[in-house]
Amino acid sequence: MIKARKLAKIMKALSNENRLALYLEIAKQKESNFEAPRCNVSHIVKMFRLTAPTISHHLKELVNADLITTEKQGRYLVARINMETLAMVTKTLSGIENKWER
Amino acid sequence: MIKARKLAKIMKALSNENRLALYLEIAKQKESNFEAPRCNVSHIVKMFRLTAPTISHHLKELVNADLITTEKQGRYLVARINMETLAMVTKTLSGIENKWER
DNA sequence: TGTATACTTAGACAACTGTCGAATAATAGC
DNA sequence: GCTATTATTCGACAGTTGTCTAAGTATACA
Repeated sequence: MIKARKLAKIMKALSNENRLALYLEIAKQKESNFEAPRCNVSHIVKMFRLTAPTISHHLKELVNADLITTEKQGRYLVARINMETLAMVTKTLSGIENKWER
Repeated sequence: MIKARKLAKIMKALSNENRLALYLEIAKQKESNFEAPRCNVSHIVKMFRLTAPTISHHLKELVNADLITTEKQGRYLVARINMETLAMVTKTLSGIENKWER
């Protein structure tokens, strides 16, 4: 079972609208490109009305909450969803839900 | 499908450790008392090392994000989990997850 | 080796948040 | 109606956050 502190940290990382959109965008990239599920920062900068430093900051927070992993590939930074963390969160929330469904 | 703005608001409401614990506690009360799933503030005040105004403030934020509903019963305030919101969140997150499982 | 591209770090700052104490309101029971 | 209990509102304040600009680092390649 995931600890409340850890879960709060994850929630906080997703609590900012832009940062959440960033996360969802990374998830979407993963979806649209099965062979190489990736998303580089410069691509994202163009999509969002935010400067590169801000994106960089947000990505760091997502990494810090274990929501994504990043990897430097040449000049580019590639971001991926961390499925483990996502699974932990859904499992915890579904847990609450299921107690009352049946 | 839930909007990013709405989801971010929900996440923000759960991003504070104490407020998340509050939410989980309300969910637990629901669990431990099937007949009358409720949780009053004074009970919570005793559990958490927070003052009544702070609890009151946190509850309002949870209500504001549609995560719980509250109802005045005599002198007491009774809080309940809003299952609809919880379901929307889990559904959204599971959606991301499932795209990659299969 | 120089330059363009991609990202990060540092510093600043307004806005927001979590928390409190004090005061207020609402309710129940004597 | 008084008093005790329960919860809310208000105002304050330190700490945190989101964002920026300016400057720096790293990589690829001509």
